[in-house]
This record gives sequence, structure tokens and C-alpha cells, in this order.
Amino acid sequence: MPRSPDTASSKAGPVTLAMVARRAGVSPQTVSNALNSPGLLRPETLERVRRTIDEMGYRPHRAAQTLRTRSSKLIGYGIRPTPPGTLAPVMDRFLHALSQTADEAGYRILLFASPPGTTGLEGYEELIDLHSVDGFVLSGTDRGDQRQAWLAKRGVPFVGFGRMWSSRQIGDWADVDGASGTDAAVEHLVGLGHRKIAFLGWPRGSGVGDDRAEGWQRAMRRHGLPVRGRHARSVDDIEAARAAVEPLLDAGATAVVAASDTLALGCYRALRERQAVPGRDVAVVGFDDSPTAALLSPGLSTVAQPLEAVGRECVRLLLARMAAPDAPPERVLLEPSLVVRDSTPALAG
Amino acid sequence: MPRSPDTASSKAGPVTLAMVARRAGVSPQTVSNALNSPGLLRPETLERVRRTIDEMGYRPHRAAQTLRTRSSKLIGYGIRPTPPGTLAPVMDRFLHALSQTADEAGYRILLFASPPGTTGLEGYEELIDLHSVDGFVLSGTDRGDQRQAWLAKRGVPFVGFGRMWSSRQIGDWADVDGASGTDAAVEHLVGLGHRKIAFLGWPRGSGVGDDRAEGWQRAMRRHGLPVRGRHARSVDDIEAARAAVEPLLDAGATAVVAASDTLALGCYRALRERQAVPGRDVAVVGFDDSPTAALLSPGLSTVAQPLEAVGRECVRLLLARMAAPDAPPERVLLEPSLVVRDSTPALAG
DNA sequence: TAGGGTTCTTGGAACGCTCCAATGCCTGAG
DNA sequence: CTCAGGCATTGGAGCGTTCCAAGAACCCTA
Repeated sequence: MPRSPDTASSKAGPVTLAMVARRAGVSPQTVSNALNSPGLLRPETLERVRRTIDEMGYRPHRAAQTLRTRSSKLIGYGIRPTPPGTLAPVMDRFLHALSQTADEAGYRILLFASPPGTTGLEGYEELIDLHSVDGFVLSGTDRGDQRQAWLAKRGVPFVGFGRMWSSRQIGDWADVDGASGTDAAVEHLVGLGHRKIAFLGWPRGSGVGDDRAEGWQRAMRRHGLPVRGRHARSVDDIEAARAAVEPLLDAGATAVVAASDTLALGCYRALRERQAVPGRDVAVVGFDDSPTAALLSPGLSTVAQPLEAVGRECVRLLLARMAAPDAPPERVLLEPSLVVRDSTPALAG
Repeated sequence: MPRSPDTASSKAGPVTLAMVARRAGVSPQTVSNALNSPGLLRPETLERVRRTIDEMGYRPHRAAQTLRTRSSKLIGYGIRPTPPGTLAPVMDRFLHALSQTADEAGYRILLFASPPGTTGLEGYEELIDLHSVDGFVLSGTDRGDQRQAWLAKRGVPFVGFGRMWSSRQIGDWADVDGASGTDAAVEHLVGLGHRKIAFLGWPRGSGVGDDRAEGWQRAMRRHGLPVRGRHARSVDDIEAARAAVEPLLDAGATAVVAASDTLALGCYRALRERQAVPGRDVAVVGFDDSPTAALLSPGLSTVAQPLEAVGRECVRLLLARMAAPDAPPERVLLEPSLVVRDSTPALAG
């Protein structure tokens, strides 16, 4: 069977829906239906059109679909510069999960960077004005984050990775239950025989940090263990952490739960300086399971966030929101998991 | 002055070019020209149209532009899953730079994930067929990478982060001069008084690894220092590296240049096991400046890749290629920089 | 055989923009 | 005063798709 000139292999530009229609002997609309509402076609017509589509290698042009349907099938994600000094935020794992789940649902992730020296809202506004995206995934949400309220006001679908810490809750989010993570860390340590379990956290006021502190506290209380004098705070810097943890060690803590791997590293350093060995003399648990944790000696036990699951949930929540703009907000709290390494061995004796 | 009903603040849908034209008393084409070829307009007309555009808050609809101009102003970037165990590839820094530079040029980054269990070409093919992107940035290029040839065959613009290691060079790329980095490491160590400088590299055959080994070798030769018996190889795993470095230490090396921070960490571990102190007893230099490097004790001297610059170059090269598809290929080799920390102090005595 | 309800298919318009070719206007030379 | 020639502006069409409403074909019943 000789191929007509408008076959895929022909060099004449891309195959359009109209070309397929002509070749299959149906109207353009029918080809469109074959793709979008196959149920409308008689089985034999559907079969014929589908075969023609395959033969010609037809793929619909996204821009034309976007223009007509007013939906770009794109999800915006604003990446922020990684603050130097911070331990790898491991955001690439999250991004990968996000991208993959979105792909499976026929969506893609559109990356944009907030230009330096801006409030950060401009990037979002631009993409909305240009009709470039259908919605947003926010990350790095924190107290006083204006984005949620701003997006909600404009009726733009969004989902946050990270809950809202203010009392006013806006929109959907997925987050990791930090309290549950530190709680599990305490459970683990108690199981090993520890009683003097200290907490090294961030300065008061950060939602994430307070949450992690709270989990430690409630687990301690549950076991009837004192928390007074066992709680220190430091910014997320290794040297600051080293200094901050000293009083806890002086007070005889046999284990330290830290709000981050960086803080845990501060503990390592403090212990080494007093000729003590992390893990052997004092147990240490970090938070985040950054790549560093596995490489340390001793390997750092740490609470791992289920970033892949968070990514999947974000996409799911966002799609649900786009499908039903007025549905009640949905919030998902995911369980982190404790990764046990050598920094938390059983107590000798 | 009362605002006409089709003002930005009016609730009636988005502002279109036609609405602006009507209000400004010009043809749609003139509004388009005001935006795209302002030189064509008489200054006073331009001024009037621009004012109207601002008043109405008009922004062109990307999909319509894309459809008409056949250019999506989108750059595809396929993210690969971070191989577990590997030290943070620090790809987020690169991605951020990429995104930011692209933004400044009116482009955006479209993320896509290769579905698991595929050769990796499918994602690219799909985006091309859908006319979703104007070009690609490739990363993680390696020997036997099919992507360049495949994309070149279809005439799709692309740029690689990472040169092609095979003899057949295809397309543009930007890369970091690894040899120059290890060369600089040797220079630094020689300057500190070291003579017995060993190299801990990856197994032969990886372009990147061989390149880094070569820099060490040439610097050693330049200084008349022997390289025989001073070169060991290991896969990029901390425990494998620890084992591999033993012979080098046994041979009396006073300094080790490693092809990665992970390998350098293997050195740390080997030294600690023989009761030696990294930095004090044997100097160690890593490669990549992963976040971990700064957090170790002693802080790891390491070769830092200029990821931001690479990101910028990638965008620049890609845009140039899109502007001139038949121009001769351009290749950019960027200089890494040595970050000196405590693992390379001056030799005592 | 005609009527009424499905089921399947179609034509035309529209989405919002930019391309192309053509128009009108103005200036200055013949 | 006319006409070439440059400049500023316009009209119409088209990019490739999907929406809408209407048309054709079909089947069953009266």
C-alpha cells in the first residue's frame, strides 16, 4: 500500500489533526474525540482513526491545546537559592518525585527562580499573568509566608510542602510530622536504656523547629523523664551548635536528639573536643538524613523525611484542588522514619 | 477620568491584545508591534499604546504566542533520580543558576523525569513531539551517552553540561576543567612542602575520572615527582575508598588528592583507623565541595566546581545555538577553584 | 411508513497572537 | 502639481486545537 504524501515519514512539517482527519476520512472533530472522548466513537471508527494516528505518528500540539482549553498542564515551582552553609536541603529528591508524579498525570513542572532582591511574589504573578501554569507547588513555607494568602485571593490553585504555622490555615498542604520523628528518636533511645536524653533545637519561633522540639518533649513526658535543663537552642550552624550543646553534656546527658543533621554534627564536634566519642560515649540522633549522615564516622542515626511521598502527595492534592476549586481543604501529615546507624548503639552496662 | 468597562480591574476575564488595541484606537497589529518591534512605531503612538497596556494590565498569552511563533520559550531538563549513596550531586545549585539565567532571557526550565525502566530518550522524544520545548540542557553526560547524537539527528538544539568523552564530538557543551582542579591541588600541596602526593581516583574508563587523574599526573611530572605506586582506584564508595587508599598510605604518601569528596572521606576513615589524624598526619584534598566538606573535622580542602557559571554558560550556548543552528559548535571549559580548609595545613618541619 | 429518540459525526467558530502583504500618509524631487 | 519612495499603520489570514450546536444515520416503536 503506497503511503500518501502526508505520512509521518514525509518531510513536510509536523502532522496535524486535520491531516489525520483527511487521511482517515473523518472530520477533524472526530479525530479529536478519538483522543479525548473515545467513548463517543463507534468502535470501528475509533479503531480506524487510532490506526491512522499511529501510522502518521500524530501528536497534538500542546500550545494549541493550551490556547483552546485554557489549561497549560504545567505546574509552577519556584526554586530558591540554596542558602550556603545549610546542609543540602535534599530538595532534588523532592523535585524528582514531584516531576515524576506530575508526568504520570500528564503534567510537567515549570521551574522559575525569584530574581534576587524581590519579595518573591513577582515570579508567581508573572506566570499567572502569562497563563503559563495551572497551579503551584510551594516549598520552604514558613511563618509569615505571604504566598498562600496571595494565591488564594487570586483563586490560583496551589499546594504547600509544609503546613502553615500561623493559626489561619489557607489551602492544602502536605507535610512531615516532625514531632513524630523526634518522638520516635526518644523511643529508640529509651529502648536502648537512655534516660538523660537532651534536645538541641533551633531558636524558638520557627514552626518546623518548635514542632520537632515538641515531639521530644511529649515523649520524655510520656516516659516520666525530666526535660528541664535538657533543652538547648542554636542556629543551624555547626560551630554555634557545638557551643550550645556544651551545657547539655555538662549536665550529664547520655543522648542528644538534634533538630537537624547540622546540629548533630555540632554535637560530634563538641564530643570530640572533650575527647569523647560520639555513639560510644554519648548517643546522637540527627534530623533529615542528609547525604552526609551516612558518611560520617560513626554513621549518624537520623530521622528521614519521606520526600518522595511528599512529592506525590503534593501533586495529588494540587490536581484534586484544580478539579474541585471549592472542595474543603485537605491536609496530609506524613510519618518520617528513623534511620538507625552507629551513633546510637545500646548503652554499655 | 472614568474607566471603561474593559479595564484591568474589571472582572470580565483576561485582557487581550484586541481589547488594548480598541481602547488605544489602533489596530491589534500595532499593539503587537509596540511590544515586539517598538522601533516601528512613531514615538507618540508607542507612548500612547504603552500607557494603555499598563493601564489595562495587559500581558500577552504565552500559549497564543507559542502557537503562532512556534517557539515555546521553554528549555527541557530531564532530572535523573539521585543515585543513593552518592554524595549530593549539588545539582540544585546548578538548576537554580540555570533557571535564573533562563528567566533573564525570557526562557523557563521545564522539568521532566525519565520514567523508570526506560532508556531515557522517551522523555525527550515526547517533549519534542508535543512541541513543548525549544531545546534541552543535558546533564550527567557520560561515555556512550546516546542523547547528543539522537538530538542532533533530529535537529533539536541542546547543550551538555559535561563534554563528550568519545572522540566524536557532537554539539555544544560547557564543562569544568577537572584536570586543572587536581593540578591546582598538587600545586597547593607542593607549595606546602609535600612531595609524596598520591592520587585516589575512580576506575579507569570514566571520562570525568580520567580527566582528574590526568591533572594530578601532569602536575607531578612538572615538578619531577614520581607517580608510580602513588595512584590507586576505587568506586565512589566510602568503604571501598578506605580499603583502596591503604597501599598509598603504606607507601608513605604525605598527601592524597581524591577524585571526589566521597573518596576523600574514605581517606579520613583509613587514617583514623591507623590512629592518624587527617590534615595533621596526612593532607587530603577532595573534589566537588559538597556540603559535607565544610562540615567535617577537619574541614576538607576540596576543588569546587563553578556550578553557577556552568549554568549560565549552558543557557548562553543554548540560546546561541537556537539563534544560529548552523554555527560551528562552541565549547567552554571553566576553571574550578580550590577551597582550602584544615585538611591541608603546612607540613610541620 | 412515519415518527421520535439515540448514537455518531460534522461544520463553523473561536482561543489570542503574529505573519504577510497591502494600504494610507507624508516628504521631497522632478 | 505629480509622482516616486520611505515610513507608519492596518486587514486578513492562519497557527492547531476544542467547543458548540446542528446534522446525519441509526434503531426501535406506533
